[in-house]
Amino acid sequence: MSYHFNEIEAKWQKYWAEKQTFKAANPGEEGSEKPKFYVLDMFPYPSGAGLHVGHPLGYIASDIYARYKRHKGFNVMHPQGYDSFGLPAEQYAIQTGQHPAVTTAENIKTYRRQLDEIGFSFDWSREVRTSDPNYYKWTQWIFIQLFNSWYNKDSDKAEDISSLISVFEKEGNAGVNAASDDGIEPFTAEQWNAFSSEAQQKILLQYRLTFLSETEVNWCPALGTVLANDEIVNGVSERGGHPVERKKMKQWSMRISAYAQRLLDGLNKIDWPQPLKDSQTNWIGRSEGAMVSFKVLSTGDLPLAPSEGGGTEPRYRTSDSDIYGILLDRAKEMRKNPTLAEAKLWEILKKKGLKVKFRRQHPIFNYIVDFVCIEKKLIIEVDGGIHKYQLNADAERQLLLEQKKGFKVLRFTNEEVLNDIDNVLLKINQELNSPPSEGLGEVPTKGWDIPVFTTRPDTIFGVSFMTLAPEHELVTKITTDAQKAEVEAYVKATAKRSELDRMADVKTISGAFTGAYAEHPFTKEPIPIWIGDYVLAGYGTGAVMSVPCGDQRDYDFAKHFNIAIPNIFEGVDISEEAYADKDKTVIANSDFLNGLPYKKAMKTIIYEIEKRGFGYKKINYRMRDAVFSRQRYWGEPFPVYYVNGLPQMIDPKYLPIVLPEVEKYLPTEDGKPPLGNAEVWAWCTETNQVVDNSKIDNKTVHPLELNTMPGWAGSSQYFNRYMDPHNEGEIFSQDAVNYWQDVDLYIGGSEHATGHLLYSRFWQKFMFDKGLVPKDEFAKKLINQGMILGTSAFVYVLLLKVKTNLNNSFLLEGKTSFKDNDKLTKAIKAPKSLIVSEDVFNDVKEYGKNDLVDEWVEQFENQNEGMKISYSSDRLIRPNLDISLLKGLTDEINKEALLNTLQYSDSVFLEETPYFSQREVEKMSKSKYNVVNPDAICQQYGADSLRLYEMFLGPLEQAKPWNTAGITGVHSFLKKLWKLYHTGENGSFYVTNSPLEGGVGGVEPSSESFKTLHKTIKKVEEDIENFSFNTSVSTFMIAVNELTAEKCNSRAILEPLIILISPYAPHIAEELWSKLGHNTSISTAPFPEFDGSYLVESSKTYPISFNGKMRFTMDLSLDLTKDEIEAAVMAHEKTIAQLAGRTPKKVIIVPGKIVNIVG
RNA sequence: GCUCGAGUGGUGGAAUUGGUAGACACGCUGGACUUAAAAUCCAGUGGACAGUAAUGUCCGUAUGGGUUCAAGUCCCAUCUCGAGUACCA
Repeated sequence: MSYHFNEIEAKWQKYWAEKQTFKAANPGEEGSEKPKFYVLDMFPYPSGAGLHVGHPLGYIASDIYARYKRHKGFNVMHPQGYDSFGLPAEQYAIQTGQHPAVTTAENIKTYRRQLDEIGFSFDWSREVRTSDPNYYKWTQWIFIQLFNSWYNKDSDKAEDISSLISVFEKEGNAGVNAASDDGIEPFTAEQWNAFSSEAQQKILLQYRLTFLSETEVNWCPALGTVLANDEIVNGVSERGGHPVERKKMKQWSMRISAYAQRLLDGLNKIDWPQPLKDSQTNWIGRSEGAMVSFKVLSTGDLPLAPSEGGGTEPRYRTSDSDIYGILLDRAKEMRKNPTLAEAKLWEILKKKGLKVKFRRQHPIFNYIVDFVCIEKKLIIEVDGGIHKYQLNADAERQLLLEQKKGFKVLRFTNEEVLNDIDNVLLKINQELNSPPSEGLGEVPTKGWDIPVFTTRPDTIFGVSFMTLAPEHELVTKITTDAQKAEVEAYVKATAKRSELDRMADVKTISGAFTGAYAEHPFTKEPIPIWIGDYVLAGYGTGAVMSVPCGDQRDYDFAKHFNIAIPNIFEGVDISEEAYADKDKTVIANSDFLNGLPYKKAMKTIIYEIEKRGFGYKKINYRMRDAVFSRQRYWGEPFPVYYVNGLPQMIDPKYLPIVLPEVEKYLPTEDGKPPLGNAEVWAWCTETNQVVDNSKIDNKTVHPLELNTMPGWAGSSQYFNRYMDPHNEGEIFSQDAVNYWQDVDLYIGGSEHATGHLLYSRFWQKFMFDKGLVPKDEFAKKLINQGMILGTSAFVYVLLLKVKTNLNNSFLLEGKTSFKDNDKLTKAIKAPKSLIVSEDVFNDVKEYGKNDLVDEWVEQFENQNEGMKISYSSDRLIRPNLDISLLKGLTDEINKEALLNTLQYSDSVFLEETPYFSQREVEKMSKSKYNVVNPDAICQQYGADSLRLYEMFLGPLEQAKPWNTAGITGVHSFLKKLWKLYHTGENGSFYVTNSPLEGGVGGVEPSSESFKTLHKTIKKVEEDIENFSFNTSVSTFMIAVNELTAEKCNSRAILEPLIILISPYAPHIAEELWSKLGHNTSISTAPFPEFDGSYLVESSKTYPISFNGKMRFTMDLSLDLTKDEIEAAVMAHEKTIAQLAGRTPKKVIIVPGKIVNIVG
């Protein structure tokens, strides 16, 4: 009986579906007593093109692992579903008017059929579709949860918004340490309670984890939609090439930035590929540095130098440096011995963290203050204890700190702190909330500060200018009259350039001088303030302190505008370029930093900056909040309606809010999103239903949100929903989530590194904070499968120019037609292109002509009077050729089939000889005509062959080209495997029992066969655990080759063998398993136990090397000692021949490994 | 530019802790079977040189150095390819 794979595979696929073989047990169900294992694939977007052979690669790998874990006794959940909201269906709807739901359902059908044909062990009872209202109900629900939450930086987690409101009611917002919008106005509890509800809502919106904000987007008026950065190519839309402009729009955003640090930290505890972690790290973009404020000097007027009697006070730094060490020591000592009151207040200041950071016993100028908030320039002193330092100078000190340095000093007595702490706190709060006093700064200013963020505060003495982004708000304020024209012209010029232009054109250096100067906080030297578009308004503060010697961009800018480039690095030449190395840096020309290496200089300078009160240590993140609105139809609608322009959440019990029907899927004429076309899209607060727009009265019926959610909304929690997919009362039961916990193995493409995988982690952490999930990372282990590449074919084409020199001719439908007295007399179809060989192609390319072509042209012209054909080297093309137009699996072009295609119907082959296409490895894609469809492979070779071959191609994570020809190898392996079990008469099934199993006349398998089996068990088990599936396929081949040679037909060998192979080739395994007499599925048969005793060897074939080069091998007993081995080797005739009389200097013997003779 | 990954026969790729480089396949060559083809089976197959042959010698894991008795594997430098990212201060 031969191996009829089509029948076998269909039979078992039907069996699995009917018996629900792969249904995973939830808690309480039979099977849930087993340990759980959750294997997940990144679910697919069901595109119209269906699957190609690259898609199932990861699914096959995860399926093998899932099946292996079932053999190992786990309750395995291996679900599958569809990420079925998406742009292609919407585009198709716009073009054809077909509802996206319809096309999506059709595509899913194709996907399902294809997936079933490959024999995956998915638990289809858990299937989810993101576009199914029963599913997106919960996506909407999560959105509401996010809306009702804020991020408390003190507890470092998300909390319900009600906890924030109660803080506001009691003490206003000063003490709140939250992730929020910038620039929130401070208010007290009284103010809060007096605010109108609307005012309160507006304030709360600034704290919520999902919030409305004005976001700058890439607006494409022609498409009526917002485009992602990668949808824009060269400043125009990728699709259609329409112009794109920057536009501000009110959109929903997610406060993912609140989780930046936790998202970073979490990477350490998950087993994900390093490149993926790196790109997330990169994306989050944490940088440590300092905020430093530079004062703007009165514009135009340079301050007089101290020697000229100017306003700057004597350089206090010198004395600082002298007492610096003393101060520090004292401060440390005092921190160890706080007074009772100090300790109490510190506990509160530290823990309550009044949004700002306080330091205790901190040196400020020449003093040590009790508590200081450097950011807010607030000093708190507690009196009554013995001031060990400056005992009688409180008044003088306060004068200096307040009047000269711009600090506010609050004083409390010990009693106040100990007995009336609330009042103390209130005063502190009030002070923190009051607008910063203009103060009596020591330098005449107009009160403007330019804060900058720098990662290299250690290079602050190298600052020779400052650069502001052209959009910086201070630009217009500080520019002097003389520079006004130039600056304005520059600002205008940059505004015209799009973000992309600016990014693309990095080389051009441009900028303008404002005429204003800032004061260097240490040297007090004036430094010129420039503007330049290399500074981005959106990052940091939109301003930089420029250190040309240490930053290449600053260097180039300085060179271009002839600004000084002071060198502050010891022993470094900066005449050619900036020196950005950190590790080898030694600072010079920098006052108290001189001679310090990078790390020490950083510590010292940050300490100094904080002490002197013009800056503080700061950690910055590059990651921005994620925009969550899309101006599309085919996405989740928001559960949001608007009252007086303010968003209101719909009560979760009325979810889902179902996507409305629209006439057309385009934006409305006035630029509203497609949902603006919906006629029934308003919310009635009385009936709690979606009602007709005509009923909108803004009292009980309100307009609903017109945007929809982005693609990542539905995929950010689907892995948890799989745990309890049909639950209608909650997103998933706590029972289910506590049983399944998290994904044990997640397999998918690396293209999701910073999208899906970052947002999912964010939502998971949020759900964790809310106590909904037990793990704050959703996937323990993740593997990126490599792409399977296609092998494209190319054809060489010479385009022809056809002319006629007869004046009564014209071109019609690709033919040259001739007419006489309005009658068509004849029509000659002239080929438009000539398909040539590579040689001819290259000939024409190089010389502009070729003899064979000339010959053909001459012949054609002779046969067709009046026709003129010309060609040239610039009319050569090399288009992709559809690989279905090749003969079988060869590179030979099927000429007839090619000429029958529309594209080449006007072409002619130059020569009669066979043509061969050139092959090249490229991404597999429809547009490159190199797609290989798995259906055809399953038809011709079977799903088991496809599965094995996809694994056999190479390591899972690596990209590799597909070559269908190679599949014959694994296919003949399966045939050999089949034969191994069919050694009876006429190829009938034949297996012998061994005597131990009670079979009378049974045969004990040979020790070789046992050895083969057990080394296979060992290797395959190791391979699966290491996700090295390609090597286990080889191992199977070796095992079957060996067992065939050994003529093994023992059940004791063949039964365990088929379990080993079952995860890889499940259909043939089930068939052989049932033939072996089992009447249940092989899927939960226990994995064979490895027994090392079968592999124990008594001897080893030693490689005998001379000077490291292997010369011959020798079989030696493993019992021999080193000396005995040496004696045996030295006595060998080949050893004597190799040595040729020389005496070896040394003999290296590693028992069981190798012998190496040196000399 | 920066970060990460990878370079092994004609091809896909093997090679535990450094210990017989090229497993297993594809392809190719030769043979068996066949009228023939397909399928199947058998043998050979990194390169160069010597020999009728068995066999032997030399060269070989991107390039150049180094460590070691021994390097595809470890170290240093360079080149090439791929992925991600980018005026991120």
